Amino acid sequence: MTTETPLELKKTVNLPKTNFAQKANLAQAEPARLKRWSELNLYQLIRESRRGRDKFILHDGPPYANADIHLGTALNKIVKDFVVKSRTMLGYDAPYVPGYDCHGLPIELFVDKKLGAKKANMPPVSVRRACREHATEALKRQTRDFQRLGILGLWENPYLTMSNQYEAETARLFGRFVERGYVYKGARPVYWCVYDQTALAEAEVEYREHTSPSVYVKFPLASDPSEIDPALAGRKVFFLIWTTTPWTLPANLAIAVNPNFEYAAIENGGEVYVVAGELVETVASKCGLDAPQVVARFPGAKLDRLECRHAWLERKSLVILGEHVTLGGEADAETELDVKDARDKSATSKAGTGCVHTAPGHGHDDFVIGKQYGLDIYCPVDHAGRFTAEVEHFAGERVFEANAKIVEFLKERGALLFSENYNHRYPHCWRCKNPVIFRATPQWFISLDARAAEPVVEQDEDGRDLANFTDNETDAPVSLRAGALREVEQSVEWIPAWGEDRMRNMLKGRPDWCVSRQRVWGVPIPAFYCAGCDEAIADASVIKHVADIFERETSDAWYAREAQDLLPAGFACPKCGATAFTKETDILDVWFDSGSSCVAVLKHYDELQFPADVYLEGGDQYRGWFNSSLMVGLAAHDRAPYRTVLTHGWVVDGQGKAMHKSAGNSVSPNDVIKQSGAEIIRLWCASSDYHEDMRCSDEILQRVSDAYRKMRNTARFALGNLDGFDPARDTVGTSELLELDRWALAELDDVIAKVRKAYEEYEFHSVFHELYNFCTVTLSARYFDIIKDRLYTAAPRSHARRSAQTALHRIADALARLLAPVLVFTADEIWENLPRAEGDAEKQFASVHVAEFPTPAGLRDAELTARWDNLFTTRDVVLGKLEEARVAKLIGSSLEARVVFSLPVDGEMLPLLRSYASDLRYLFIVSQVELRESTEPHDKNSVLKIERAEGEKCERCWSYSTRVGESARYPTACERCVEALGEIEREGGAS
RNA sequence: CGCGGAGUAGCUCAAUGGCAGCAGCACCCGGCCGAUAAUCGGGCGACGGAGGUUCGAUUCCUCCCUCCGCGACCA
Repeated sequence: MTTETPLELKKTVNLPKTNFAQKANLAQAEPARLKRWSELNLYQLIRESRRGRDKFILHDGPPYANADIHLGTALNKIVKDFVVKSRTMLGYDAPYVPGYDCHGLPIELFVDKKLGAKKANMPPVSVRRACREHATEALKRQTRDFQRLGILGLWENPYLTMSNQYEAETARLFGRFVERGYVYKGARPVYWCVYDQTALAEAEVEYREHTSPSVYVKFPLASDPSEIDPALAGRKVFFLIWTTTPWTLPANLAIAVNPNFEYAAIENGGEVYVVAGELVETVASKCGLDAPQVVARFPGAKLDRLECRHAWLERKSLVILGEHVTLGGEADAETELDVKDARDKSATSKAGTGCVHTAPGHGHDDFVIGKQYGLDIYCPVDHAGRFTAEVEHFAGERVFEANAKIVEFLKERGALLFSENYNHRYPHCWRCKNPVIFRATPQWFISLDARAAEPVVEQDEDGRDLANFTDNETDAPVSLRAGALREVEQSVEWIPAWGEDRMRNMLKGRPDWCVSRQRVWGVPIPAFYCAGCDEAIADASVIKHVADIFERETSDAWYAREAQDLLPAGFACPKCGATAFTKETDILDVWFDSGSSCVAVLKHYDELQFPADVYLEGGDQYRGWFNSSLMVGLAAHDRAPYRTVLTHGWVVDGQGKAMHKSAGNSVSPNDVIKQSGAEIIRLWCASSDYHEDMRCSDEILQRVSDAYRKMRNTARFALGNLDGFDPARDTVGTSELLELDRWALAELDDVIAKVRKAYEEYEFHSVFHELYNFCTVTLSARYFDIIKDRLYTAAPRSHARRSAQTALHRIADALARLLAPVLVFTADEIWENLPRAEGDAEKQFASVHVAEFPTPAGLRDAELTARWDNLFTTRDVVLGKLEEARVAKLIGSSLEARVVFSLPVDGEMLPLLRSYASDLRYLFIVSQVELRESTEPHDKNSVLKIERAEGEKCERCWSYSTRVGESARYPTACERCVEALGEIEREGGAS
């Protein structure tokens, strides 16, 4: 039907139209969408849609429920969300149960501060209640923030390490370690305040200036000196040690030397002293040796297990090897006490001898090496800082006051070579400000080298026969260390791969796990002491009984109930038969808590399973959660609790420096959310390679926002041009598509394949760059720019336009899905604005997050791609020439141009261009293209010329044509538009 | 100091034993004014430093420098 009057040309142009706003307004739009999701119960909707699919379990490492979230926490959770969402869209059933780490020192300290002096008079139950409240409040705030970031999960039922069920399981797992014979009671040095008479955490220690006596002490060699060097045969040889804590000398059990250093024996006044070769001069001048003569040199390694006599006691002091021994001197390992000082490495004068006084009961390094050499963890100092009765000459003395007396004593005995006052930074109690000591106290340990009792014979979920979890040679059960190494090397995949080295190194060197803490906010160690014989009782069946009580009442029961109310009825001491007991007062290391999650969570939530597919945390967790979880997994099920361990880097500032609130270089996620939206943080997480440190700064966030805008507008263009497109009615069959549209869909196939692969391999930055590049280069700058003319000016229902729309629809649909794990809000918004056919199966998906990733449509065509690559290269050349013409003021818009090629007849280009002759003007976005045969020798400058287009500018499509004016009805339109207008008139108007 | 990691343009990423990318963004210049607080084009620009292996290294090796994490009853 032809309309009466000619159409108004402007109104016949199909301009984009969509509800998908150009301005995202994320700060407002995101909360609104979150509300919709929550009304939809989106997380459950996804769960239901995946019922029966293969499971994929990412087990959440619990963040500490103390402070508000920072950018690092946000990164951690967002990357996890990438994993869960992408796995879901790959078709898996991927539940996400978030958790919180609720026990531990920071909360207790926070509560301490809040309670102040009141705390001293409060029963532990009350303190614990305050801690519980604090944790609850903090985790609520964190939950709110995590949800705001668009992270979907079981937020209404997260796991809490302080829940009754969890605490009970933690206790049971401790029982499991006991049952398998890994648990023992031993001693270990901790910071100890002799005034407050309490153990201190490192966090409760502050370093202040302090003056200590610095002493050089002789330890006579008891072994045959000729074992070291023949030159020493028959001489009086001494090892010379240095310390700033003379009071630890009575506890000396060894002298450590570095196996890699060279040592020297120097003679002075008839005596021979062994010191590090490099320190000969220093020591000689310090101690005022007149004529020191080096009589022998030998490697430290040669001194291993020689025996000295204690400087004054009738006791051996073993010479041992330790890499911790330094030449720096200041701290040396005489005790761990002033190790901070050593790290400062400022201009402190050198002190020390390279022979390190070692008292395993009074120093951390000393303890570690002492364990290695099987030394006693000897600590003849009581809780008030007094020497015990067994210490000759000084029994009952307070150690700090004893210092001077010991120096005097050493001098009298001739064991002292030199002494002076020494200023250094020394740890002090933060509460009473007095200097603290390192003191061995009774602790509970989990042995890494004890062989497990009761090897478990069962099959795990992977069908691995766990009876094999033994030493292959001897068929004996292996130790935790050996088992851990085996899992690390053989059954866990580490991403990045160096994680394996790191874990292995860590496991090889680590000492037994001290799991006891002298605190109240945690899971109590369910052990008892016999009132009759003082026997420590850690018994698996008793622990089970206690755990059941925890299950009902939380572990507060430990403090609320008396020992007999916690023990099974009629329990008697297995050793002496007594029936009265006291309770252990220590609690478990919080790492034991969180490590327990692989059982307490994976086995207790129906939707989860042990082992998890993936653990994903920051690199700090190799020593932390990865490690403690591995121990628990081994104790409970003889295998690692994870199949794959992913690590992310640390968040650093724009210069690559660590972020600190105090340095003022930190970026607060909540600020970014307020300003730009959570989506920008998410996109930032995807824009960088999270395996390494992630830089974040205002500039970087600005770049990310720019990228967001670009992708958003790309999607918006597609959606805008799909106005009136009904996929069911209007989709053009693949074989009917215009070649350019087919090319675009082939490119899309390529992107889909690459992005899917990147998601599968957890390479989220590749996802981002792939999609971003696709949006900017392939779509925005090329495809969209070219088809714009067709979309706008072809008749709305024309095949040419439908062909483009078919491609656009697929592209927008794929973009929404592929972006969904990253841009959770925007992808959903695209999804919402995508035209859907009635009865379209996808329509049931209330959100893109229920959908799956697209799969390539099989349109990749190497020949077609090669041809178009060629055409696009030509296009780039033309574009360059057009710019030249523009600079020369020949043209403004490219439509004012006519492109003239002069190409050799025998070349490849001419036939190619000829076969696309009618498409070239659209490809180059010019009005006319002329192809001439050139007989001249190849001349670069004459191949391509830009001229002014011929004819008049068409009012409708803005192209130039000599045929404008031919139509009486539309005198300002070109022939192409006249045809389109006729079509429009026949169809009766727009779309 | 030990263990582990990283260092490609202002920013975020690539690739490669042979002149580092169709890089994108930023920046500069210009076009368009029918993706318009959008979009298109052009320009600009880099292998931390020093050795070594090699015909040739950004890529392999060694050392150095810088930065990050762990080495804490903090996470």
